[in-house]
Amino acid sequence: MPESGVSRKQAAANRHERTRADHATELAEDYVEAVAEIIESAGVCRIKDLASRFRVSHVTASRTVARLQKAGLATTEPHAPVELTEQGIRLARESKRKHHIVYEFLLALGVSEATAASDTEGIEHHVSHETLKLMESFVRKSSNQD
Amino acid sequence: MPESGVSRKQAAANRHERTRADHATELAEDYVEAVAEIIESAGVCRIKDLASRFRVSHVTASRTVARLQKAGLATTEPHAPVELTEQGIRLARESKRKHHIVYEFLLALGVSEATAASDTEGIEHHVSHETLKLMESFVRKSSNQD
DNA sequence: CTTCAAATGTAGCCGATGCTACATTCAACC
DNA sequence: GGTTGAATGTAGCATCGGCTACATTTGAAG
Repeated sequence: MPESGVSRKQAAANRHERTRADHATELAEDYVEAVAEIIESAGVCRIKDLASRFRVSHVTASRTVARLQKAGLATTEPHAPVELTEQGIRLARESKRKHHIVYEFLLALGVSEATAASDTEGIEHHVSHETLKLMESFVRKSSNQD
Repeated sequence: MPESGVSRKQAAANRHERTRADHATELAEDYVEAVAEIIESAGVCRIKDLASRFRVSHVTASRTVARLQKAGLATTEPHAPVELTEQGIRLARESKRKHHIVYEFLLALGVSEATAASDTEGIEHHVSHETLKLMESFVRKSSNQD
């Protein structure tokens, strides 16, 4: 059965392609989420805030923000604070929601808070809509049982 | 409470550091797992097999194998098949086990096979030992309930 | 043994994400 | 209004993971 063999291979390759595509966007998601949170808590978001948040040099933070701007997610001018575009705000909101669901799901599974926080960072960008919905209902069910 | 603020920040930064570290090793894990599977099913593993598996050019596959070799996970000589070192075999075994647990866990959660396969590729490298164990027992519990 | 196609290697390009070292700008204080 | 330190910007380097184009090796078929 050569045809089914080929399509299985194809499917496997596509999965890897999606993983690669996810990588391209996950830093952006982390950054817009961080920008939104920092603005909310501190009023403005500066390069140094992002640099310390992600434990990178200010150069790296600055260049990442430039990429966000290029992608239409953020706006900034030299020496001015970082702001989000409408699109950036929307992405930040989605990211935050996803992040929260994954975190609550891990807690409901029985994972400790520290591990849940750590695992969530890695996992959140790779969870499909389908899986996210199931995680949500799992959390709902577990909290009803309490 | 400046101190607790600092330590929360620190913890957040550490999570991001782990995510970055995971990225550095996940391709390696995918590759050794693929090499092991290809050797098992085809006898030998060639660059072209890896290239088609991951949907990348043979150049990319070749260079990744070179990195595996540098990391002590694989051995290869020009124009010869790729083989795994002891360490590579161990990593492949671990990766496969992890992959399998995450996949079965998603199925037990109710995720469709196609989505589970896709999500597993992204998630597996970010799951801690603690979470993995909980996933395992969740699968066990669900299968008992059938 | 030659020839030819497939597999692999090599050269050189790109972008993302890290860094250090040095230059510049800004804001706040005297 | 000048000085000064913190925040940013700029230059230049490294590695990873993609690529195309071209060169070489190998193995099998004639």
